[in-house]
Amino acid sequence: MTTKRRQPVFPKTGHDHDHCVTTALAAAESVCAAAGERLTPIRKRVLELVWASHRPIGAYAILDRLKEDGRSAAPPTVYRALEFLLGRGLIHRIESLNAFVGCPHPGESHLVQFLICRSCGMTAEIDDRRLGDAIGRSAAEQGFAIQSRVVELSGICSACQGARPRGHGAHAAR
Amino acid sequence: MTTKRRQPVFPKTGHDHDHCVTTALAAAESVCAAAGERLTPIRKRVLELVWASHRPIGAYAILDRLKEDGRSAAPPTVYRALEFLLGRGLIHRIESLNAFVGCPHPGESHLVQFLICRSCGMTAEIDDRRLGDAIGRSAAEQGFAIQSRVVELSGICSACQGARPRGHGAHAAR
DNA sequence: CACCTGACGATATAATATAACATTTTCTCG
DNA sequence: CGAGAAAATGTTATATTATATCGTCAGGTG
Repeated sequence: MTTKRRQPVFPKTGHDHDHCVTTALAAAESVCAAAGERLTPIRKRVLELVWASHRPIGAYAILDRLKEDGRSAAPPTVYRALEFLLGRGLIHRIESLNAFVGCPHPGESHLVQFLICRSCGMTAEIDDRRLGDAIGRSAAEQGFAIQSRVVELSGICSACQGARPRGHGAHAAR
Repeated sequence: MTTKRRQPVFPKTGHDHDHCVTTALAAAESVCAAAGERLTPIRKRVLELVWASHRPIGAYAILDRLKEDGRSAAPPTVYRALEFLLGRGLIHRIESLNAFVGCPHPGESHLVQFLICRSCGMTAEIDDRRLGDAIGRSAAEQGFAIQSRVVELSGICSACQGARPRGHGAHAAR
């Protein structure tokens, strides 16, 4: 279900990122409480690690951080937590990167689109109703019943276009 | 660059698939000839295997078929051929499946969208200009310069909705 | 407390993809 | 044609991503 249009969402370079994290964790607590699910310490920590930046992070990068915590951890530890968080709509998987990013507005529509900057690695989640509608119409013309969408646009964000255009490589933590 | 709208494209169940393959191989010869590139036996065979059906096929499934040919083959054999074919626009990679599918109209726009049926595994490539335009507008509003797109819609195709709605599992060859 | 369920630990392995270097084939040009 | 360069392929090893399986533990419920 497509909801209202959303505002531009590439986070500004100097923004208060602690606030993003705090907000995300609080929202997660509330989503889980409402659903009668447990946001266990591992799940919470994985969510926090995903939110460490606005760049998608790979499962094994998360695993490494967990190990640095001194915690016992193996791949299933991470994948189970990620699966839980995905299921609650607290994070998204970026298919074209095999990586994960925090969802800035859990509980709302997840028929969204991602903009992924190849220069700074930052990801923006947008929910453009016109785009959603166009997708819906296009599928409907084929009699196709959409169950899930992957819409990932890679390129260069506004800020990086402003900076001098020397490539300095993609930045996604993996 | 988005081109004109295209027609419905889920292949019909009884269609002459040999014709698809023949056409695809001929188109490939012509694309390569025009570009001064070599469609070597391995590349041609991999393309043929990708075109074995309209279902995405994984690299290791291709590898297994190559081995059945009696040919010496290792992962790089397949990945190199796939990379070549991707580069010439002869196949597409389906990110959400880690698999590959033949491109039915090489040489044209590759800013396309895929419909992937979870029931029969078939994939349709569509190029809907309104959708393309909506994507372009949405990105432009953010000042984002798109370099590549991934638009993959998973669901149930028209034919499978018509059939009795028992799930019989996804079908992509992997 | 006894039981049940969900979460986690631990080990192993599957599935996907690439690095590095040797060898062979093909192309180009004298 | 034949030498040298370039492209393609062979081969081995390894990196990266993801899941299966089974045993154990923690927390709720009757």
